[in-house]
Amino acid sequence: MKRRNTTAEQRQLGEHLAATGFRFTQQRRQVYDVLLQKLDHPTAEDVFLRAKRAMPEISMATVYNCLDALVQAGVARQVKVERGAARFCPNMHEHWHFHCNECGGVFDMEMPDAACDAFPLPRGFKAESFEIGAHGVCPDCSGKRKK
Amino acid sequence: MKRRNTTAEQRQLGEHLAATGFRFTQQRRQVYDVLLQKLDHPTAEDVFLRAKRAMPEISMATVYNCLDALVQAGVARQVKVERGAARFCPNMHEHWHFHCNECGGVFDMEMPDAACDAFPLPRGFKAESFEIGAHGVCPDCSGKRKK
DNA sequence: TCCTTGTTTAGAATCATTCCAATTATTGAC
DNA sequence: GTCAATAATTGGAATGATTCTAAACAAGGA
Repeated sequence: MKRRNTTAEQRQLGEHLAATGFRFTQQRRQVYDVLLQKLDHPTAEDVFLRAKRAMPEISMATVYNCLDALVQAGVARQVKVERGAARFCPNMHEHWHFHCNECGGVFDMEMPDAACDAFPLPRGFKAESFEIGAHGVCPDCSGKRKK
Repeated sequence: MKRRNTTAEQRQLGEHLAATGFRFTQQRRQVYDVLLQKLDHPTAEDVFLRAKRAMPEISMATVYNCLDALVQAGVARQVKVERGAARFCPNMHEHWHFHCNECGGVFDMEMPDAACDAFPLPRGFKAESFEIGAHGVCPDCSGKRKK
């Protein structure tokens, strides 16, 4: 179940880290694995607990450092839709996040092609990134709520 | 310079607070005044420091309580574009926020009519609110950067 | 292999926010 | 206007998330 051999994803991870001047360490590999294994937008603490299972000596500080490196290397995104802890997401496709108010789940949503064009900027503003989030109720919770 | 008489905005504030079951206190009036006086998206601490000038005994806990009440009463919005402290904004027009990476400034941007329609939701999802933010460089900083 | 430098570690420190219990202010009923 | 009920304010303590620190360790190049 837990693969320690080099997968295609990990080879890519190594390249991305190297390209941004980061070293390819066991801990970063492990943290990235955790993100890939369950795409449920875990918090740093979630990642810590999951990474600990395969690497008991890993520390919280390292998890923060690794997540930061992954984000800077461009293989993960930090998501902040709600108050509280940041969440992390290895999906580097252009997408946005739907946050369910009932179950707290975060869902990846496809980004329409014309999305950014829908937000014209006044002269002089230069956007480097857009962040789009919605709050609402997901299908599961919507069903339950109707009794 | 500091008006303690009842303005049109404050009458509205009273109505909104009453309608949501909140009391119309001196502190809430003061905090709302602070938001209206400088539309620069201050943090709770900024608001605290500014409110202190006219009301030296006000406490941080009260500022948080007041801001929360204003948000719940629908006369202010909480904005979280960046890591760090939340910012507050009395502009209740539909709008989104541009965040300048250079100067840290936050700018209100007009929301295009068709904005939310641009993000279709899969069957079963029900959105209650959208939050849109962009990071980039504002005109002032863009000019400076070009030397 | 050795050296340089980046990384990991545990714990302390910090920042933003929330909670607490006692005091005070507001509001509605009389 | 007075009184009681209840909500709000206050300062400080507590919490939660994240960042910092300094020493030990590991990765990668010479």
